[in-house]
Parts: sequence; structure tokens; C-alpha cells
Amino acid sequence: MDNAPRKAPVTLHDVAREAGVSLATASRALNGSERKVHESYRTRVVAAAARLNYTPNLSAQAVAKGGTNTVALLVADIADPYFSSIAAGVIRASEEAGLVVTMAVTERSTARELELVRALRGQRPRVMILAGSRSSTESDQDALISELQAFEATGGRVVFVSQHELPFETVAIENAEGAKQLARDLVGLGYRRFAAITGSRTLLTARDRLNGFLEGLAESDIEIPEERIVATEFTRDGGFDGATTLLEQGLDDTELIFAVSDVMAVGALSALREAGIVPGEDIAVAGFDDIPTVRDVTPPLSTVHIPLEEVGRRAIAIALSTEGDTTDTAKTTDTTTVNATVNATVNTAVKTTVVLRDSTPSR
Amino acid sequence: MDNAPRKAPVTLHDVAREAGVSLATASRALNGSERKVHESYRTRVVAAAARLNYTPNLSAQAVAKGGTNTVALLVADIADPYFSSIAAGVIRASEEAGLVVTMAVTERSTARELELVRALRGQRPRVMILAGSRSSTESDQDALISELQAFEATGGRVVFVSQHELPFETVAIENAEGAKQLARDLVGLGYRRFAAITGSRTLLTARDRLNGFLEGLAESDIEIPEERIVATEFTRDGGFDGATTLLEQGLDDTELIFAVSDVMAVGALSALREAGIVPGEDIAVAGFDDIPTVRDVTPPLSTVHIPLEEVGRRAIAIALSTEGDTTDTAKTTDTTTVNATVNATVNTAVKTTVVLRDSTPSR
DNA sequence: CTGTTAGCGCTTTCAG
DNA sequence: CTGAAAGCGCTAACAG
Repeated sequence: MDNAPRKAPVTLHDVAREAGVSLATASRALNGSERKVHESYRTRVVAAAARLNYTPNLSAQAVAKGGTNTVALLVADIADPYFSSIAAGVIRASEEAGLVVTMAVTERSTARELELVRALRGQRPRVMILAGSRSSTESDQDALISELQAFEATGGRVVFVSQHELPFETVAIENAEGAKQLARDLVGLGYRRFAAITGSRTLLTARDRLNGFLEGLAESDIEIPEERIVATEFTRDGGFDGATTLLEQGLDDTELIFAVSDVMAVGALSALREAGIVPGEDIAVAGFDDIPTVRDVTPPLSTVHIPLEEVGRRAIAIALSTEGDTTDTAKTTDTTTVNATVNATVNTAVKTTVVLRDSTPSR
Repeated sequence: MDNAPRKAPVTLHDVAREAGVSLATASRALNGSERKVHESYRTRVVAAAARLNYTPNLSAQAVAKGGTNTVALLVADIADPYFSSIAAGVIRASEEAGLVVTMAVTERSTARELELVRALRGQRPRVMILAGSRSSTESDQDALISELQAFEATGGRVVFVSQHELPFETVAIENAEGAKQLARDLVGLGYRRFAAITGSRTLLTARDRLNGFLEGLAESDIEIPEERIVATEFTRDGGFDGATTLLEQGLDDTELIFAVSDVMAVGALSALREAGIVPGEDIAVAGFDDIPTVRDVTPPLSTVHIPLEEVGRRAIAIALSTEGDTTDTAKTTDTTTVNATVNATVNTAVKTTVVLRDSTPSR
């Protein structure tokens, strides 16, 4: 157990000495944005840095410039394809913008989320992105909001994913519209009797989708009886349980089950099959999100497509484009008024499109 | 576009003044590990901090103490369930240890990986975890290795996931053993004629699994004809393509297709089905990893279970337990000799277990 | 353009 | 136990 001849990391100082220039010059040559260093010096410095294998200490840079190039990303569950796809978008867009992503998972708990936001604030990130459908009720909510507002007050940007109703920028997703269109299309296919599996009704996303779906049906004077709408966990197992519950109640003449998310729909599919019911034949199933795996389940699932990675990219685009204006609570009333220079589409809702597959054959 | 009354963040200084104590005392009361501050002071400081909603500036702390509490995690593709599950484990374990996780995706490119490692080194992370089966050939490999060794030389820990053959600590996974056992079990089920879909043979993980499988078959004097082994991308689409290729060649009397990863197996399943072949009936399929979705495809997939989240946790456990000893290249020859105090199981390979499901009925 | 010199926010000797 | 002061590595005025 020989203990550490732990070499000290190379510092800018070392590079400067090696190159025979001053600290400042070395700094300018290596990291200072504008070109203001004589070429001969610059090359010497760069060479010295390479020779010593120098890497600037980001923390030191951060403290010196009073700001980082960090994006803090909070997701409910990184193993859930919905979030991991969004995360992929956030990470890619961040890398393209030269930002480093820091990540934390909330386990779907608002309390945990609050803790994490507090902790991550210490990073002094430039942007904080919160993706993870949260309940609109919990009391921690208020604390979360004020914590985030404090963060914004110091110049940070907060962007939520699909959380209108909160006083922050958000990547809006056409949840209601998409679900409504799905309903219309399904009715067009000949379906008339529906059941639904939804998450907690306090989950904004789940609620929006369910309501949109119901509205879509209402256009054709179709309703879903109260007992045919079951609320469960917003997960694969929740979907499984929801379908099981429906089964126990007796599906009667139900023709189609709408699950408010694909992971739930996939769970439902398995529950049905285990019960000896063939989805797509005995009963139709539709989901929402269009996560990659729905192409590979049997039958392939009809759903509403969301460009998930785009959602992630959009989040950072919004953050970056609103940087600078400190309308304190950025999204005041009609303030979709972004930085004039900004691609106007950035602040419009992400489009969703219905994708009909074999799980909802026309009848 | 009113510009920023950007409040300056609260500093320790502010807290100290508010509490009427010195900077040093405030520091000790809030972050200094040991209790060496009088209770009355401590409470005043804590109260002041709360009142001002103070959050320590992590960057400043890092530069002052000359080290961070950061874990840098590199994965090939965060949207892939294999990696996102591992990431979930890394993140959870890190949070439990009070570490912040920084994440980057390599897109399966060694060049990109090298870039990222360079960039992330600037963070001065305590640990760097690289998960993402890399090819054993590419030349960037050497650069990567020396970059990582430089990182270790300054006290950082590097942990790979499933990359023996590299001069670093690694979370070993029983890839070969698992595949071998799978082969045995399948033979036990009555299968005799196999085909395989594998990733590039330079991908260590893919190679280990294929070889293990072949060895398992060899024990029963079974071989897979060369043309029945197709190498494709290590992705869902790769699996799809692989099955398609096999189909074009003619499956003849092939009874079972082994794909070296579940995502590939799932893609293969879809290719077969699209070709009108019913997996589980017309032909059996088996995968490797036991990602969550394989329970929900049809038929449920036989595979080799890896406790993916555990792999992630293990990575940080190894990193933390080896901190301190700087055997320069930690894993010299037989050096499984960890810190005496460490849970010995940390450095043993992660166990895999065969899980037989309906995709491989006994015949 | 280049070098000197203050800091940035926090920790940590080193005296009191 | 507490406070003053010296850094940590780097940037950013400020003079030359």
C-alpha cells in the first residue's frame, strides 16, 4: 500500500514558467477569448501547455470569472426511456454549446428534488433543467419555487420540461392536443368504448393527456365511464397494475385502453397477455410518448410521438436564449417575448404527432 | 428586456457578518468537518446562513481545498437502457456518498471519448467512470490510456466498466461465464443448431460473450458454422439487420439465435416477426443483459441477467475504496489487493445468472 | 501587446 | 476556541 507520490496537477503557473512568459499572457493565450497575444508567444505557450499536458482547472476559472459553464439536469428516473431520451438531448446540446452537464435523479420525490436543487445551486450552474413530472399539490412545491427564484435572481436560468403553471420557462409539449388528436383518430378507426390508465391526477402531464383524450372523445359524444379510468403509478408496473385492475373489474365491451404514457402502456400489454388476452386482437391499446421500445413490442404500439431528444435540446436553447434578461420570473404573463434574435420557434410548444400502429387496428 | 438587477449570490462573508463572527468561524461552523466551534456561535452562524439562504460555492471550495467531490461519468449512449441503468446506479451511489455526478456521452467514438476525458479532467473530479464498450484496436486508445494515467497520477481514480485488458480498475462482469452457462442451459433445453448476432469482434464485451457462448456449446461438441455468425452494430438496429442478414442467407434448420445483447435481440425479434416468423415458435431467441424491456416483448426474452444498477454502484465503490493507494496503475498484475478494510466482494466479478423465458421453450 | 497586481469565495495554517 | 492572514488556480483590471 505505497502511499501517493500524488503528483500535483500542472497549473497555469507551470505553463507560464515553462514558456517563459507571464501568468497573464499564458492565461490569455490559452483561455482568454479574444486574440490579443502575439503569435510567437501564443505558440510557445500552447506548446508548453501541450508538453506539460496542462488542463485548466475549471473550478478556479469558475471562481475567478464568477460563473460556470455548467448545466444542472434533474430527472425523475434516468433509467426511464422518456427521461433518458430527453437527457440525451440535453447532453448533446450542452456539449455543442461547450457546457458541462451535471445530473441528479429525484426519484419522483418533490422533497428530494428540493434537496437536490439546494445542493446543485452550490455549483452555481448557468442553467438548471428540471424534467420530471411533479405533483401540483405537495407543499414542498412552494419551497422549490422560491429556491429556484432565488437562483434566477442571481442570474441563473431555470427551465422546466412540460410544466406550464409554474412561474418559469418551460419546454411546452402538446400533451392535450396530441391526446385529443389521438382520440379523434381512434374514433375514426371505429372505436367507441374506451378505458384509460392514468397516473395520479395531480401529475400535470398525466392530467393534460387524459383531459385532452377525453375532450377528443367528447367531440364525438363519447365518454369514458368513471370506473373505466384507473389511476396508478406513472411507471411500467403502474401500467401493469392498471390493466390488471381493469381486468378484475371486467373489461366488458371495452374496445381500447389508453395509457397516458408508453411505459404504462407497455406494462398494460404484458398484463393483458398474461391474462390470455391478445392485445391488438381482443382489445386495442394506445400509449403516449413514442419511446423507442414501442416499435418492438407486440403488437407495435399506437401512440403519440414526441421528439424527446428535441425536447432536451429545446430546454437548453430556451435557457441560453433567455440569458441576460432578468424579468425576475422570466415567464410573466404573455412574456413569450424572447430575445429578439432568437429563433422564434424555441418558445412554441413541441409538436406531437399521432402514430398509428398495429395495436389499434381499424374495426 | 430590462437588464439584470442580478443580485450577487450570498457569500460566506455575508453570513459571517450577519452572524457577527469571523469568516473562519463561519467556515468552520458550516463546512469544517470537525466540531471545534462553540455551540452558541455555531447556531448563530447556521441561523444566519438559513436566513440569507446561503449556499456554499462549490467551485470556491474546490479550489481552496484542492479537490472536488465530483464523479465524471462517460457512457456511450445514455438513451440505451444498458447504460442508463448503470448510470442510475452510479448516480444513486454517488449521491449517497455525497458526490456530484457529471455526465458526458461518447457516442461510441473513442476519439470523442478522448476529447471528453481531456475536458472532464479540468473538473478535477475525484473519480472518472468510463462505461461504454470500446474497440480494442483504435489508436486513440493509447492516447486515452496515457491521459487517464496522468489523471491517476494526480490522485484521481479511474474505473472502467467491463474492460479487463486495460491497466485500470474495472467492474468485471461475468460475460464469458454467463454466456457459457446460457449455452449449456439451452443445450439442456434441447437446442442443437445455433446462429449468433454479435457486435464488432473488436468490442471486448461482444467478443467475450460470443466466445463464452461458443465454449459452452463446445462442451457438447456443438459448433456454430462461420456463416451463421453475423457481426453488426451493437444496437437495436444492428440486431434487426443481423437477423435480416441471417434470414436472407436462409435460416435452414437453425433453431436458436443468440444475440450478444438484449437490445440487439429485441431488434432481431422485430425483424423476424416482420418476416412472418414467430419467435419462440418458429425459432428461439436469446439475448444478454436482462434490460427491463425484455419482459415486455413477445415472447419474453431468455437472457443472462446482469444487475446493472449494481454495476454502477460497484464502480463508485471500487473508486472510493482504492482512493489513497497510488499504485500508479492501480491494477498491476494480481493486485486485487484492495484496501484491507474494503468489502472484499467489491473487486470480484459481478455475477450473472441465466434467465429462461418463453423465447426459448424447451424442445 | 505584456506583465503586475488585485481579487473571486473559501479553507486552513498560525497566532492569540 | 476564535480571528487574521496567507493562499488555491485563474482572470481581469491597470499600468507600462
